[in-house]
Amino acid sequence: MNPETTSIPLVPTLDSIVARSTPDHAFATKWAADVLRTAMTEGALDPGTKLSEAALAQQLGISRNTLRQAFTALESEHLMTRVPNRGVFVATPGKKQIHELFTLRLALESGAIDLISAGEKPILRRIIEQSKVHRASGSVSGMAGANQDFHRELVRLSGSERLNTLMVSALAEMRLLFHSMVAVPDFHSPFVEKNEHLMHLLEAGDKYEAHVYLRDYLASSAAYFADRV
Amino acid sequence: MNPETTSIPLVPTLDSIVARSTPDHAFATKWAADVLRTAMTEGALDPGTKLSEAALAQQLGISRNTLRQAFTALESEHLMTRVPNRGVFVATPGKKQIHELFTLRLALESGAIDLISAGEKPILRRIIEQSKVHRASGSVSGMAGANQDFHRELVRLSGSERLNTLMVSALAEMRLLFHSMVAVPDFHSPFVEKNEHLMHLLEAGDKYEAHVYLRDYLASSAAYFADRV
Amino acid sequence: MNPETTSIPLVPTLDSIVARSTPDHAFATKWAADVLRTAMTEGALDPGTKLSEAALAQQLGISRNTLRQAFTALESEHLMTRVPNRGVFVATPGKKQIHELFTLRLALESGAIDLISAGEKPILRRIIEQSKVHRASGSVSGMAGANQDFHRELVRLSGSERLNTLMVSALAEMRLLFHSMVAVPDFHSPFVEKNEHLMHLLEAGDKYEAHVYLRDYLASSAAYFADRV
Amino acid sequence: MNPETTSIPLVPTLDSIVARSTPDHAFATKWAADVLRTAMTEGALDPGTKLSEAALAQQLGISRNTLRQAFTALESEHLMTRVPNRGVFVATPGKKQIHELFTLRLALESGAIDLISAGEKPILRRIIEQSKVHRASGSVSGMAGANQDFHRELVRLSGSERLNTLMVSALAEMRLLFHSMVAVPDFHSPFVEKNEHLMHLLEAGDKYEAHVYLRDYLASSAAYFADRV
DNA sequence: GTGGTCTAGACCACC
DNA sequence: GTGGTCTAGACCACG
Repeated sequence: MNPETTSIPLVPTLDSIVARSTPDHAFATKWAADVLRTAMTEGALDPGTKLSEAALAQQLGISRNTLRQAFTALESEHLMTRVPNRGVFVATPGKKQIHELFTLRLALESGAIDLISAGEKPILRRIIEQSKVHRASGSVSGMAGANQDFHRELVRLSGSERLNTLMVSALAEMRLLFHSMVAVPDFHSPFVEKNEHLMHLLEAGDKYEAHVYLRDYLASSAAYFADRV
Repeated sequence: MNPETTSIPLVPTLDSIVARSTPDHAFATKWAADVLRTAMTEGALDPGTKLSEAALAQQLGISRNTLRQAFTALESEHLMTRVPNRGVFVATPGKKQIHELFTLRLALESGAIDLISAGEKPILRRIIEQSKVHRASGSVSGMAGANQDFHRELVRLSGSERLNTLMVSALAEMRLLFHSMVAVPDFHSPFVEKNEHLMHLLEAGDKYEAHVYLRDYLASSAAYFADRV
Repeated sequence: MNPETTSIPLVPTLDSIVARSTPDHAFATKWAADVLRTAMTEGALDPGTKLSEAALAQQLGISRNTLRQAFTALESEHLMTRVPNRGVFVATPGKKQIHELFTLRLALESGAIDLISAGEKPILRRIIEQSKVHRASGSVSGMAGANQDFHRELVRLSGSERLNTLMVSALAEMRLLFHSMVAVPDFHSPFVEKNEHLMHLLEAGDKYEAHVYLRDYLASSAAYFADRV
Repeated sequence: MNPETTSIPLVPTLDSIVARSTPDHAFATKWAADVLRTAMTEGALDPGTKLSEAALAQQLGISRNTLRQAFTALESEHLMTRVPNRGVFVATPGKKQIHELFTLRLALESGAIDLISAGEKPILRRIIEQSKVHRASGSVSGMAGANQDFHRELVRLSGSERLNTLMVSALAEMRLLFHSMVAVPDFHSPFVEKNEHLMHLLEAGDKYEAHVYLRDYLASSAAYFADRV
């Protein structure tokens, strides 16, 4: 069965995600956070879902304390929302969170642009090519993935560990955003060209134009999401 | 007696910092992190100092586990360095960390500049005035504090919670940096003019110039620190 | 426009008091008690007002159980009156409550005088000065606040935690008293001199005279309130 | 068997105290507080003892929540000490607590003296007579009880409910103090004369002398306890 | 009843 | 021996 025959792939269950990972209790905290992060960004956990500590700890086969440490990590990534004495919930991105997220992305990506020297960027070129292949084959998830790859690599090219760390977290949040709304098949298509244009500006060393272009690009993207929340 | 020996007070001991806070075991983790953060930024703990878990836990009157959570928080703020199976050390900012820190600051402050509208900024003006008072009275710590205030408020003016949170953490790291090197009395003096110039660019709405000016400003500052490490 | 309409600001609403505090439900009981205490002492809740548990719990965004705990605290401070099976009411100080309150104040302040050593009391001097400024500017609330400050600090100077705790609570009740009757602009004026005289007796170490003076002072004050209830 | 044959009477057990009260669960909180207060002041619970919530709730046949409310009341009476996240302990009076307690007693009893009119005080006379009987029969606990009665009635004579309420609580704390140290058989003997002298001063309306005498009286008593802690 | 915090203690791995 | 991780269990606080 071709997974692409449906543009909205069937979401996996939390149990299946647990099953396909190795419950090696040596690093249970990191493992639990990974499982939950995957579950969230793959749509196995709907935004707003309440996560019961006791039940989930038992389901994952870890102690409540360990699970709470995982929650702490996920909360700092804005993937979960903690309401004191009420519980932990899968984040439901609102207009404010979207605005904050894109503000951070703009700062990070602009900061990266500042640091990137002119010249050919093979890795970006490869990702653009990849995008075009996915677009041709109609793979929405492929395009989405390539788009994320592009922006991740853009920041990684800056050589700054901190910017990169923050960007990786921001992109995980983006994935949550994708799953929190109805998928629109051609949403990612225009990004192929936008990314390509941005790449050209970068290679040409035209930082000012790249910055301005990125700002408008992200602003329109943010507006798109904000309108659908 | 050298006036600088009084304007730079003798560093407090860790015990004195513990004593002047209330060791109310209701929020021991946060309390311990605060105590250690204060100790570090006040110079009670020299960079590179190894912190023994067992000894420190007993000194603070908390359990090892709680202390470790405080370490985790401080490590994420780059105030401490964890070496697996070796221990936790007060961070010794090296050239790389300084570079990373200023890279992040540039991204955050530039991102903030993008969001700040033109027009008078009373809070920045007040801080600038404050700086001048401190400079006139020869208060090095006063100038340093006002400089931090200026950049903190600059980012706060953006209205972005995330940029602000990251900036607050970055400035705590800056304080560690100050204490990790010999104080140079007139180090902060030129910042008064630089900040004032930056403020004028902001108020005029000249974002591009502000960005360029900030970049050079931070670059020279980073170089200053990197040369003294 | 009557200057007193401005120097006595319009009483805030309960909602506005709720809004300006951070409803961080981590310590909802304490928070609710604080909000209600503030509302009462600022006049947002008139004496005698019945407080509906259900409605108030919803308005504050907390559960009824939590609200009841706050009521318990406020009742022990004599700021609220509980009538079994009838409900909770904002205390309506009567002659007896006024008499009891001033009896307690006399005991506490006399007890404090016993413990205070002779010698200059800078903090009291500062408060007296403050009173005079407020009197000159015609600020009734300023004078009232300074008067409270004077007596609070008088007890604090004793160094006894228990006397201090009881005094703080008694002064909160005093504020309720102020708001339960029509404001008389020049009510607080004579207190400036009385407090100053008391301070001089204290500084001179004349405890007996101070005690006698305080007794008459509080008796006349109590009579004033009792006559207007 | 004459209970007075031993100057240190056998302490009752908590269970026996529970048994002799009526477990009327209409006011379980108050009942539980009474049981615990009695247990503490009769020596059934040694100072420093940790009170386990779960175990004690079951032993008393009440819910943990109810028990916690009782703890709250007892803590406010300084009979128990709460260490956040550690538990509740029977208070272990230290020098500071003793000093605070006697400071409060002085304030309350002096405040009462201020309010008491001259003239014969039959109730005090009766208590003094009672003391003498106990002293003659060598009943230490009888003397102790009569001493407490004398001071309680002294404050009650003031007619102030608040002073009385605070005094009752202070005397309960005094009983805890008696049980926290080795009994000294003739400790209470001199109080018979002291109380009698104080009574005479009161009846003569000599408030100033009564106040001075009381102050020295309580100071020596406080010193006695403080030295034995 | 559930979440929030801390403590104690176990086990393993590295030095 | 010291750090790294997890578990168990207690108390704290809101619902």
